[in-house]
Amino acid sequence: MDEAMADLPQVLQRLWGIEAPARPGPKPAFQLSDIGRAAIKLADAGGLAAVSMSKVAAELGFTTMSLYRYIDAKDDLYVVMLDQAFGEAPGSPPGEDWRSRITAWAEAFRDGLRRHPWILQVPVTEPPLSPNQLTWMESAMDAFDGTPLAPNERLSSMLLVNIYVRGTVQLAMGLLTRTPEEAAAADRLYNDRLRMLATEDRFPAIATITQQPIPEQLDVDFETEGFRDGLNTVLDGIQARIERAG
Amino acid sequence: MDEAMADLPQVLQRLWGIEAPARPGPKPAFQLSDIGRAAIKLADAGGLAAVSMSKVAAELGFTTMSLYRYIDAKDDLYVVMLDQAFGEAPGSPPGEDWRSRITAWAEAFRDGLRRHPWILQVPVTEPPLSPNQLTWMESAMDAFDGTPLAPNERLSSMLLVNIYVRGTVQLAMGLLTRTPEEAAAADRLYNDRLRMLATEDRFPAIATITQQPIPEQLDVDFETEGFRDGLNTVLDGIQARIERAG
DNA sequence: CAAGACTGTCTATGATGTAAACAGATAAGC
DNA sequence: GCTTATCTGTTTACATCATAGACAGTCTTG
Repeated sequence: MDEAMADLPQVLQRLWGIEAPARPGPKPAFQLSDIGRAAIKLADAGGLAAVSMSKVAAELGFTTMSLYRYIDAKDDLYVVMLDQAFGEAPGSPPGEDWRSRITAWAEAFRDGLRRHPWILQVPVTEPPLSPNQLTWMESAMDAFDGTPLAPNERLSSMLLVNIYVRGTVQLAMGLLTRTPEEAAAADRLYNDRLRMLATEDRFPAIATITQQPIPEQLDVDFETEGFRDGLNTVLDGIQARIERAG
Repeated sequence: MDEAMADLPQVLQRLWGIEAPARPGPKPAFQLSDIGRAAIKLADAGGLAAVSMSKVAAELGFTTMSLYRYIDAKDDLYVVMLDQAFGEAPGSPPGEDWRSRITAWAEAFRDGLRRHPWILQVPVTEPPLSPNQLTWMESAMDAFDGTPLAPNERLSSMLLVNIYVRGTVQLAMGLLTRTPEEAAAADRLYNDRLRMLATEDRFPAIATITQQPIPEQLDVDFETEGFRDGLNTVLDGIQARIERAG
């Protein structure tokens, strides 16, 4: 296991607090968390595209290349950002049933995504291994305590919810941070264009939708009902799975 | 509606075959579809990162800047690629019930994503408006014909399935095109690392999983059972929604 | 036949991610 | 305490990228 430990990407080692024993040389001028904070600040303000090595370094008051003493490549920067942005997962209340527990988890996850919309722009290249991400994973698994689901069934159920939240938020935000007015305008424009292009002869089903007078048909209104509605649909499916297992 | 037509991004106008009446000047040396084909070839081979304006142009035997006579910006290239990669949606067999129809749709969608894994790397900035993408949308809506679902309920049900397929494939592929052996090795490595980091004291639920002897617990094995299993879970939820509506 | 519009090309610019070589700082070993 | 190895942040450099602007050739319309 020492070998596997050594093979761990440098960032993960640092995130897990694995320190090499004291060595000669100057002391580091800052820390991984400083890099994360600066990068998150940029991303919150201008999306993931606003995050570049040079801008993060400038934010810290150092040279671009100084970052490479802490991080091997830009992908590692994303790892740090993700871990820090999520923070530690909220523990699930032990008294409740699995449904309200996993609902609470999903909503906390959703809120995290809404606070940091750029998370959905981060290219996913590897499965989660950073400390805080694992706490989220653990917390979701805990939610299924007391159900007859086997461990891997719990895992795949969690993935289902995870996927649902990500997908929903992604669709509902139009992916880009926008003011409510901009979002509404974009919605109207999209509806107009759909109505123009999806003609009734070739796209009857789509045409039916665009002809509905309801303003936000196309938005999964995740703030309030829409999110819970869809989530409940997913949970209904999981419930069926639970009943089959019990 | 003419105004909305004129405001349409140039690419969409071309994709929909809206031609300006014949004008002076030399005839174009190639077509949008040529650009799409070249770009898709590059992306299939080396992922979305392998697609650059210059490489696409080189593939066609022209200069980088020539592409900008057909495309306003790189995002438009993605639009062309997506539309062309998906192709026209397969029509759903009219005899079947909604469940098998939407299942067929989901599997066709999944197969498309597997053929062109880079699709999941394309940043989603706008809702679908290109011709072929609308046929996929239409085809999914058709699958709910005969159910008591209202149009917007059909739409949100489709989004649920859409989200599920995207999410599943993304997780199962590790997002990067790999050979089966590489994927298995990556899986084992991940499991080892998880076991090392997610210690039983801090992460009991995760630890339980890693201790299971099953080789591919963490893979949603979407080739065969896993995909249909998860999909059925989602469809069970939609079924509950249908029964509530009927 | 003339004029104007459109073609692909050339050149140029500012970002970007990262490799390599460097001078100063510091702790371990004599 | 001094040397030496090693770490620090910096500087310089380079390849690649998306895209703007000016240009000369080509073709259709008047």
